[in-house]
Amino acid sequence: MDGTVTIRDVAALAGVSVGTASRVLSGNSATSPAARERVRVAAEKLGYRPDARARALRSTRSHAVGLLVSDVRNPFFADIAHGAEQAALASSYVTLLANANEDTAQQDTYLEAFLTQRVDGIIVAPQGEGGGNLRAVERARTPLVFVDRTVDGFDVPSVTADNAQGIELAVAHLAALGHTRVGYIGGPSSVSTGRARHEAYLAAVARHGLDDDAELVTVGDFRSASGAAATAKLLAGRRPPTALLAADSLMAVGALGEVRRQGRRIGADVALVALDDIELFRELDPPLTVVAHDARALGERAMRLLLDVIDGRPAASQVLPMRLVVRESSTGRSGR
Amino acid sequence: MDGTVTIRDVAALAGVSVGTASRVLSGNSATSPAARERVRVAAEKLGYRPDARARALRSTRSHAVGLLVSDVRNPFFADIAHGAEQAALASSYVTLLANANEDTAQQDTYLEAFLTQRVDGIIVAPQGEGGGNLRAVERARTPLVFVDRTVDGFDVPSVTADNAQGIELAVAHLAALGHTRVGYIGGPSSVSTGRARHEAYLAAVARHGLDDDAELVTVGDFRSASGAAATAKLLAGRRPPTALLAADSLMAVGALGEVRRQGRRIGADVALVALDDIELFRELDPPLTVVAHDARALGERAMRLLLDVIDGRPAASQVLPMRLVVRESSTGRSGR
DNA sequence: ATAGTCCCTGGAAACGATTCCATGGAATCG
DNA sequence: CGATTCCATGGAATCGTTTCCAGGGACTAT
Repeated sequence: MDGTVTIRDVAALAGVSVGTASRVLSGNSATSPAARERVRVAAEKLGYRPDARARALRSTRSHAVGLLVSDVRNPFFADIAHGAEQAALASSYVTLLANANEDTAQQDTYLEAFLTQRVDGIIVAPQGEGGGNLRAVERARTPLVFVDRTVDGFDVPSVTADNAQGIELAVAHLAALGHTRVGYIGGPSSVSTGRARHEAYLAAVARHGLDDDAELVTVGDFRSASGAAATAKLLAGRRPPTALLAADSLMAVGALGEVRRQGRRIGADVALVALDDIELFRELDPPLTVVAHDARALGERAMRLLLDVIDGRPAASQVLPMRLVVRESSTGRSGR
Repeated sequence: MDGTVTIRDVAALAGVSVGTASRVLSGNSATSPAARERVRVAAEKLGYRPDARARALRSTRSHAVGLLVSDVRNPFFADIAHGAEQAALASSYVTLLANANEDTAQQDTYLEAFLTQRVDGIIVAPQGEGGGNLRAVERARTPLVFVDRTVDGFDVPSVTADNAQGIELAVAHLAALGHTRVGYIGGPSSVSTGRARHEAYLAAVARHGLDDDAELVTVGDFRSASGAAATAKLLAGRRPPTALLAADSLMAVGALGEVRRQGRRIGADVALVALDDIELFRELDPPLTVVAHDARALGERAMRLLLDVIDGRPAASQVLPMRLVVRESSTGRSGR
């Protein structure tokens, strides 16, 4: 009743030794039905809850994994977290979720925390060049999996989206609609998806014979304010784009606002396509055309991959396809 | 270099006893400058990282707190988590974030995990009637704080928003604009904010002499689909409302979509006010009028309150004011 | 010179579980 | 009936750290 009931108390009440109590409670070793029953009753009666730290200390398995996302407030990562969490739960692992807040220092802080907590494995959507504690994780031989993003120079299994294919879908779609000047709102080059999408944009523009004007390329930081700034810059050019492609949902949100503030209309005056789908995009006026990830699947797969690594099973990186969801922000039928 | 370097290894390399090494590394006890230096160098060289579990086991302080939110995918809770996390970090506590997913069973699962992990304290945005593991937390005397929501029958400090005031602001605003039929899209009665807002709505309607037609009240579950369904029901009534008040942002999103699907226009044809502000609402066309929380402050305060409880300082519940942010979804100037 | 302080240190106990090892008794077999 | 096997059990070691306790050496004060 006191909150600090140990296995010793349970054993005493049940009239058995600590060893026997432990065997009953962990459930794997041979015990007599009588002892089993008495221990169970005693544990129930005392409200016994094993101390996970003591257990982990002895048995070198904590049944806890760390998940470090770049920004919890980004619905995309929230969905990844959700998917991962559910998958972990299904294998009775606990997920410790942490938020790097798109900040390398905070990423290091939480990786450090995961290491000292001796989690059984770590999933991270990394940023930066892979210095700092990412190396420490590697040295500590803690099972590691990347999700959504990768870092060069790490031999770590990952689950990512097919960024090249996604961008190609978006550009092809816009090209088919007759656009030749597609403004690109890119992510930071310190993040792998930022780089991959930028390259893919250049390749797709070349492939479809669109204008490859350097003025059409801007760089943001995966947050909405930077999307607004980039959009303002693009629209202020001498020959402004007729379509915008945002490399991430939050920057798309910023673009949305900026276009509206300039008195132009999405869909009718300027087309907009975003990478990442979030629920809200469907409900906008006009609804947003997107190239969608299945964020939840990304999280699920990453977690299953991590559990494979932890249990010593073979683990291969996966690349998930993206798919184009055409709505009215690109076709101009604004429904009004 | 092996990942499993213990304090014993550090002590050996430094040529001191384990006790001395521990004293140096925890930094509080008296040690000689020479020993201090040698131990530090040795620890650095070996990449020593103390085992948090062993440390916590001995010193009955884990420096970890649990934060259980109802739904990470809801930006409101993501912001709470962010605020709480930053506050914890400032006091060098690690936050273990978990997601109840608006599900009582999962809430119990994670409370159980927190208890077995022996966290120093728990913040929860609770749901349900307070059975299950909420009682277990109480029995274990683990410091507990409620955020955003409360549960009757628990003597637990909390940080909540002033729901009554918020709803009153919204209703007064709509009444001043001449609306007499305000449709209410409420939350579940199993959640304290759902109940509080419903009551406040009824009181405000009475106070301002608006129609108190029972047909104007619907109940959702704080997710967007339920907001859409509620809106459909409201708009199909014999005398449909001219304004909608959604008790939460996700349900407002659903309402938004449903209104658009019915070919009506937010702002011009039907006013919409939402509780909770999310970044995106500002960028919509038209921008949404909201009654805003400061979610981040809610999280920060809750965490500081929890740390107070943990350290035995007096802790009093706090109620934070909400504020009305008028945008175009209620005034009808849709900017087009 | 001797007693009393004060610092620093090493060694060992403790935290709460799991797991190894030895043992006693029952059951089986020749 | 004696020897062997087997099962359940108790007791002790162990995980990696902190913390208590006692003691040794240096220093001051008388």
